Amino acid sequence: MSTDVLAETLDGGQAFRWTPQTDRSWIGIWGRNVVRIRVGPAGDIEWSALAGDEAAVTHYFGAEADLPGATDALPWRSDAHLARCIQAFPGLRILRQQFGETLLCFLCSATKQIVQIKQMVALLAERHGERIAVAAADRGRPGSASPATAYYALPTWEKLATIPERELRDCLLGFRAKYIAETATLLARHPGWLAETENLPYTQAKERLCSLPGVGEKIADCVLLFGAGKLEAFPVDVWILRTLALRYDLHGWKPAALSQFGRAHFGAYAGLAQQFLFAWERRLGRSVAQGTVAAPPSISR
DNA sequence: AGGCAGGTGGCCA
DNA sequence: TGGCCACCTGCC
Repeated sequence: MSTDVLAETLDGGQAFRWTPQTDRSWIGIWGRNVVRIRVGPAGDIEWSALAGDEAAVTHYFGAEADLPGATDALPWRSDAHLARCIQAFPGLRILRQQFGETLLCFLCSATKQIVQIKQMVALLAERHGERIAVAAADRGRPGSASPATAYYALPTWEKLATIPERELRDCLLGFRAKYIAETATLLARHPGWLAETENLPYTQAKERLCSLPGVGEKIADCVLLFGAGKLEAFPVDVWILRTLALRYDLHGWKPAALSQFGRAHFGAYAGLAQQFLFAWERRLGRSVAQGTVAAPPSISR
């Protein structure tokens, strides 16, 4: 995997708790795991756990999912644009994050950019999450002048249910604070609800998620794709709306129709296809911003 | 410096 | 159903 693709995997909108380090490595937190990862000299992935173990790491990186097999099963042979996206990001992965944490992160995501979502989530963890014990040997290098960094887990839903909405707003959540507070209250009243939902088939799980305040189709699909390994979930956001309009000539299609198109056209691993398309469009967006390429035509709604 | 941002829910024809 | 708008507020 290239450093590019690693960055896109960790920081491309699936997860919001990875921070780039000065040495081109990344440090990420999920559950009570703290892990450093980078691309080695031979292009292999190197990781070390400051907290947590190998089982947690391999699970998180989707080792059980056979992503290469799923990628090959995508209809790239008959879809030139998809083929181009896959070729541009070889080895791009769908992470297998924790269900409850993914729900929390995507409840923060409504009409916010990745940087800001990361800020909200970081504040939630620092102010309301538990501090994670980190092995002493990994805490800063010997002779380093910088103090040891503290790492915090995200607050559990149980904990979130005890936090006043006002304090959630202080974590830059804005109107999302109400959704999170209400969802927390609801989950507190129904122990086991999350675990049951996670284990349901895609359609039923999505229906249940959509019953939570602040969770619509898009967020439900993100939670199922990134937090439950349901690769058929096909989140339709403004980027995908734009991509499908531009690259598949689907101007004026509404999200619900695009969602159907996605599943019909891309098949059982539509969510993986979505991630490739998304990565392509993001890279293009950055190039436009840098003036490397011309801006694409605007789309009609 | 001010518009905009990876949505959702509610209200209206 | 389909369209429109309020909801918060920190960043680029």
